Amino acid sequence: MRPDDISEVRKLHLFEDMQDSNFQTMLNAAYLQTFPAQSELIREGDSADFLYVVMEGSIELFAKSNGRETTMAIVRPVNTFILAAVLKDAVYLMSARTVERSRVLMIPTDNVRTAFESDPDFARSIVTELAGCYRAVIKDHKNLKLRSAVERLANRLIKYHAEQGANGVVELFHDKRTLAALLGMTPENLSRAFNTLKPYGVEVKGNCIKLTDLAALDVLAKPNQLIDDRTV
Amino acid sequence: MRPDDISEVRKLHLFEDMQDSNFQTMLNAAYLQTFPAQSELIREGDSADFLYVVMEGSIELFAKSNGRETTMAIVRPVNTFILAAVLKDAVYLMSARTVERSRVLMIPTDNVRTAFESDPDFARSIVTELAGCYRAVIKDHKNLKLRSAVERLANRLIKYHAEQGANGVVELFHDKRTLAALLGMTPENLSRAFNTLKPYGVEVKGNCIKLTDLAALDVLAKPNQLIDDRTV
DNA sequence: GTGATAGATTGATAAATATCAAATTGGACC
DNA sequence: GGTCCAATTTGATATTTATCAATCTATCAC
Repeated sequence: MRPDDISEVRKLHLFEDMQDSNFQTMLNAAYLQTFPAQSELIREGDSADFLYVVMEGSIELFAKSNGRETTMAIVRPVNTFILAAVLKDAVYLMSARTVERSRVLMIPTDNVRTAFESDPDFARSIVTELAGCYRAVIKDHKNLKLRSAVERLANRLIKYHAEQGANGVVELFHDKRTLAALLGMTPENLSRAFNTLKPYGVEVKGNCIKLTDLAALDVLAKPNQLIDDRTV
Repeated sequence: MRPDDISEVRKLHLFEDMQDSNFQTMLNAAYLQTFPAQSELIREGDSADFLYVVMEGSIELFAKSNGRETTMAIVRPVNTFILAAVLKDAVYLMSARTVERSRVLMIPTDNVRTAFESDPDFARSIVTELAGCYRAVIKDHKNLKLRSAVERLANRLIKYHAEQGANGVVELFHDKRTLAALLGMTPENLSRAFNTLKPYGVEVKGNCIKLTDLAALDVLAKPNQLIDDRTV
């Protein structure tokens, strides 16, 4: 495991206040694995064996029921996923697969729990992290319940735009079928939604989307900090 | 505050392992208030001043955006709500109003945070509680994304039935408009969904719903533990 | 360069859901 | 019992979204 990787993991809010020795112990027990695209890492319903940290690439969290499937989140570096199942010693509620070739750090559940029990600063960071995860899902849920498909796409583009430097261009980091599933619509309707946004200055070229009239897009999207602001 | 109330609060997983002195200190700082029906307790976007515990009655957590409103949860006794905002010292993402006349214990945010910082057992319980809240919202989100309105109603009836003793009758503890909003549909469509469930043994008489063919209802609903089981 | 293939787009249609309006029902109050 | 009013149901219609199918496009392997 490269020093770069270690310092990247250490910088995560979850781990930054952890005692050095505990952090080291935990890292010693961890595995760094590379997975090719479309590899399934975890399956919903299975027991949680590891806490996962995406170091490179991206991971799709998805769920299935009764023949249907939906995307719940895309996790990008450097971030953890399925912390709650680890801490509750419960089953996964979502499956996870690599979107692209990815490097993933896998920390055994027992080590996470041991550190949690013995390191108050880590415990505090866990609480903050969990509260943040909870609030993020609440916001996703509000987004889905309070907005139409087109509105959800518009707000997602504005969000990606801001995250990518706000220079008029958005690069999608996963395919459109996954974006559709994430936004709660079919791929066909995603395509149609993009067309609906054309008069609002949205030009689509493959995975590259140019936003040429941000003011108009904003009026249609009506961003709401209590839904769209990842820092709230 | 009645001894009954105190022991009810103490029995909550969140508080049961807390040091006695910390629990007492926190209760000494708390207010027990009675609110009439349709009182707004908190407003989304405001700073979190209290952690709330429903002692009697019920509370609707709801959200608004761009002229639309939706119900996110109904909280019944004895349960807390908006723990994450308290712990993150953040704004509320949802508003809350009483469904009926309710008694609510309000614990100042500072006291909760102080106890969290000084009582490791409390901190541990907080982590478990937050993880549980997170997982509950994930399940709600899956429910909304993976099921049609009729399916959501069917599963909700089965869930209420099990919770209410599984004796063939379900009593709704809030009006149907709220149930509709909770399940992500209009009141009109809720009414229609009930009619759709009639051939599956669902007889509606006001707030009282008789389930006369559980096997048929189950086949239509296709419950999934990873969505519907509150203990998972 | 060619062929194959998966993803995306487009078109047509069906189904699910919302909106609007009117009618009915049940509960509270006098 | 009568009246009022809010909640619910029912009906009609519109809108949104999904499904199915065909076509197009971009990428990859040879």
